[in-house]
Amino acid sequence: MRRAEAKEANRRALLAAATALIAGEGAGVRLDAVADAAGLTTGAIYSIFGSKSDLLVAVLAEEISRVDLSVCGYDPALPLGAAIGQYVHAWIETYSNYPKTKAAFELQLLLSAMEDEELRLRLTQMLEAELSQLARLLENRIIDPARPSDRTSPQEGKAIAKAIKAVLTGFGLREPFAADASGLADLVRQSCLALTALAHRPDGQPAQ
Amino acid sequence: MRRAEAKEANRRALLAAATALIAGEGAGVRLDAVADAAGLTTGAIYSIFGSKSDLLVAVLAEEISRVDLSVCGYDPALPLGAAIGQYVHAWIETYSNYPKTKAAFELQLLLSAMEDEELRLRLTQMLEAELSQLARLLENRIIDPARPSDRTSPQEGKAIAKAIKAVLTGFGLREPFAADASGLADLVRQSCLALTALAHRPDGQPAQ
Amino acid sequence: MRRAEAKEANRRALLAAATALIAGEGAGVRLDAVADAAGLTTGAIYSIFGSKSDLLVAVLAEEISRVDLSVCGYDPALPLGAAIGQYVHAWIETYSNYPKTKAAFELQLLLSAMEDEELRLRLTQMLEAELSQLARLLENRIIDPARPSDRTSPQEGKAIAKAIKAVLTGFGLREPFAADASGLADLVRQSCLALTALAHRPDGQPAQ
Amino acid sequence: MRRAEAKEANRRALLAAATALIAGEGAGVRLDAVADAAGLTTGAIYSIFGSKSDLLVAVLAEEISRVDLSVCGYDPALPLGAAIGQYVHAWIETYSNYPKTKAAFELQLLLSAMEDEELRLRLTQMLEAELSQLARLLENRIIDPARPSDRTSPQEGKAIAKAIKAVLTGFGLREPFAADASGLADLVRQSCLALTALAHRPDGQPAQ
DNA sequence: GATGAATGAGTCTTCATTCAT
DNA sequence: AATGAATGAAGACTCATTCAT
Repeated sequence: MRRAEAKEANRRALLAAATALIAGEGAGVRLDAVADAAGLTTGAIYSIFGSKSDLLVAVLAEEISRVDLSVCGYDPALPLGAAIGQYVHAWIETYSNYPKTKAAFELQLLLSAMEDEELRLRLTQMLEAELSQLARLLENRIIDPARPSDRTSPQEGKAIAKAIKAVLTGFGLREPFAADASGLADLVRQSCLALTALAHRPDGQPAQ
Repeated sequence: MRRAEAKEANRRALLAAATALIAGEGAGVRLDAVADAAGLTTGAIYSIFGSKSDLLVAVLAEEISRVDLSVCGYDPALPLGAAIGQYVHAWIETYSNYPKTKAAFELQLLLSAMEDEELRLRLTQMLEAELSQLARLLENRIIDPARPSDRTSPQEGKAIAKAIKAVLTGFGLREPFAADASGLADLVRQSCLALTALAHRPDGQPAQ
Repeated sequence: MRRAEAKEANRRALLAAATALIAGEGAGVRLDAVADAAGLTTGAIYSIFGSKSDLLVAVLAEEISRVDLSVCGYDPALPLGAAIGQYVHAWIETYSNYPKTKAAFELQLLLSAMEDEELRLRLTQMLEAELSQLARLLENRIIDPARPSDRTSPQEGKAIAKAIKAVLTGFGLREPFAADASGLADLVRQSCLALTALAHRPDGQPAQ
Repeated sequence: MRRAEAKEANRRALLAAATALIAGEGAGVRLDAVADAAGLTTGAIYSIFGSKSDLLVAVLAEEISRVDLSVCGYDPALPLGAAIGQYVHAWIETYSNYPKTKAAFELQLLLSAMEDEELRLRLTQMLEAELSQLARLLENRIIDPARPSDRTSPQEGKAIAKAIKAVLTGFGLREPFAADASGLADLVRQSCLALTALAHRPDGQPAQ
C-alpha cells in the first residue's frame, strides 16, 4: 500500500501549501505556487483534487475541522459565560498568529463560494455543522450561578452560537482595517459575553 | 459648462452600473460590463476614475455615505437601546432588498482592499469615519431610563459602535450561507441590543 | 474612418496568416503562431473574431467564397459535359499549387467542425450554398448536343453537383496518400465527366 | 501461456474500445477514455501498443481488413456494373450503422496521418493494398453483356477503383454536413455505377 | 504485464490597461 | 472627453507519457 500512502502524503502537502498560501494571498493563489510549495506540479493537484475549486473546498473543510477540535472537551458544569469565554479564548489563540486573521482567511473562501454554486452548497453544510457543534456546547448551560437549575434551551444555544459566530467573523474581517487595534481582543471577548443576554432572563422572561 | 455636466452624468451612470453589478457578482466585475451597463466604454472609466481600483473606491465611498445618511437626525434624548434599535432597523431596511446583502457587498470591496495597500489605507480611513459617526450617535446616551444622568462615555460609544459593526458585518456575510434564514432579522436586532451590556453598569461598575 | 480601415486590415492579415498556417499544419495551429505571423497578438484575434472557432469559420468562409468566384460567368449555352469540364479545370488550377491540396485543407476544417456543433451548423449552411451554386450551373444544360432541347432538370443539376463535390473531395483527400499520383488530374476530370450519366437519358428514361 | 492469452484479450478489448470511441469523437480521443472503456488503464495501452499513434495505426489496420473481408468472394462472371453494385452495397451496409459514417472515421485517421510522417507511410501502403484489392475485383469484367469478350483491363480496373474510393470517401465525409440526406444511398450507388464510363467503350474507343 | 499517480509542456482564453483618433 | 481596437501578462486546465510498484 505504498502507493496509497504516497498519495495521501502528497495530498497533505498540497493542503498545507494551499492553506499557507491562501492565508497570505487569498483564494486567488496560483496553482503553480501551491504545487511548487508542495514540491509537486499542477498536474498533481488535478490528479488528487480534480480542480482548483475542489482544492479550496478541501482546504476549507480542514480549516473548519481544526476549529471543531478546539471545541471538544468543555466542562458541562461550566456556566454559560464561562463556556463562551473559553471558546472565544481558544478562537483568539488559534488564529492570532495568522499572517491574516482567521476570519479574513475564511472570508477568502466564503467569497469564492458566493460565486460558485456548488461550493456554496457545500459550505452551507459545513457551516451549519460547525454552528450546531457550538450550539450544543452552549445549550443546557447555567445562565446565572445563583439559579443553577435555570438553563439555556437548545434554541437559545443555537441563537447565541449564531450571534457569536457573527461577532467573531465581523471582528476578524474588520481587524485588518482597524485604525486602532489595541484592546481588540478584550472587546471581542466582552462582546461575545454580552450575548449571554440572548438567553432568557433568570426570572423566566425572554431576553429583551 | 456642458462638458462638466456631461462628465458628471457619466460619472453617476458608471457608479450606478458598478454598484448594481458588484452587488450581483462582486468586485470581480469586468469593466466592459460596467461600461456597457452605463452606455459607455471602458475608456470612459479611465477618463473619469483612472483605474478599476479607483472606481471601486468611489463605489464604496458612495455606499458608505448612503449608510451615513440613515445615521443623521437621531433624537439625542433617546436612550441607548432605542438608538441602537433605530440604527439596526435602518440598516436592515436599507439592505434587505439587495440581491446580496449589503455586508456581502461591502465584503467584496474589503477583500479587494486586502490585496491592494492603497485601497486598504483609504478604506481604513473611510471605515474609521463611519465608525466615529456611529460612535458619536451612541455616546452620551441614557443607559437606564431610571437613571437619566448616567450616560455612555465616548469610549463606550466607540466600543459599542465597533461591536455593532462587527455583528452586522458578520451576520451579513453569513446570511448567504445560512441554512435557516427565518427569524434572522430578529436575531440581528437582539444581538445588537445585547451589546448595550458593553456600557458600564448603572451602579458605576464597568461591564462584566 | 481610419479605425475601421485599420481593423479591416488586421482582419485580413489574421485571415491570411491563419489560412497559410492551417494549410501547412492543420486546424491545430496555435493562435500565438497566427498572431505572430500577422504581426499582432492573440488578443487581437479575440477582439476581431471572438474565438479560435470563429476564426476557423471565417477562414473556411473565405476559402469557399474563393471557389465560388471561379464558378461565376459560365456560358449558358455550354453543354453539360463542357460545363463540368470547365469547373473541374478551375478547381484543379486553383488548388494544385497548395502545399497540401485544397481538399485536404478543407478537411482540416471539416473535421474540426465535426467536433463543434456550432461550427457544424454554420458549415452545413455554407456547403449547402456552395452546392446550390454549382447545381444552378449544371441545370438546364444540353445533355446531348444532338438533342439541344433536352436539358438537365434542377433535380439532376443538384444530384450531379453533389456527386462532383464528393468526387473532388475524395480525390483531394486521398491525394497525399496516393502511391502513384501521375495522371491523377486526368482521372479526376474523367470521373467527373462520367457523372453526366446521372442526367436522364436522351430517350426520356432516367439514368440507370 | 496464460499471459499471452490475457495480453491478446486486452489487446482486443482496447482495439474495440478505441474503434468505437474514435467513430464517435475522432482521433482526438483521450487514452483515459479508451482504457476505461476497455476496463484497463492507460499504462496497459503503452504496454501493448507503445504509443497513441501506434494504437491508431492498429485500429486503422483492423478497419481496413474488415472492408477487405466484404470484398472477398465476388462472382467472376458478374459484369462490371453488377460487381460495382455489390461492392457499394456492401460498403453502405457495413457502415450505415456507425454513429458517424465509415469515411468520417477513416478521415480522422487520414488527417492524423497527414501530421505524422511515419503514420503517413504506413497508411499509404495500407490504402494502396486496399485499392489493389478492389482493382483486382473490377478487372477483366464484362463491360457490356452484349459483348462478353470485351473486358476491363487491369489499368481500367485500377482507375475505376480509385474513382470509386474517391466517391465513397467524398460522400462519406460530406454526409454529416448534408442538409438533406434523403436519397443519399441511391445517389452514392448511381454515382459509382456512372464510373463504369471510365472503362473503354465497347466499340474499342477509350472512355471520353 | 498492468497499475495509476505524477509529470510538465502545451494553449486557449480573460481582462485591466493604453493610446491614437 | 470619450472611443474602442489592441495589448500582453496571467493562469487554469489537458493529456500523452513515464515509471516505481
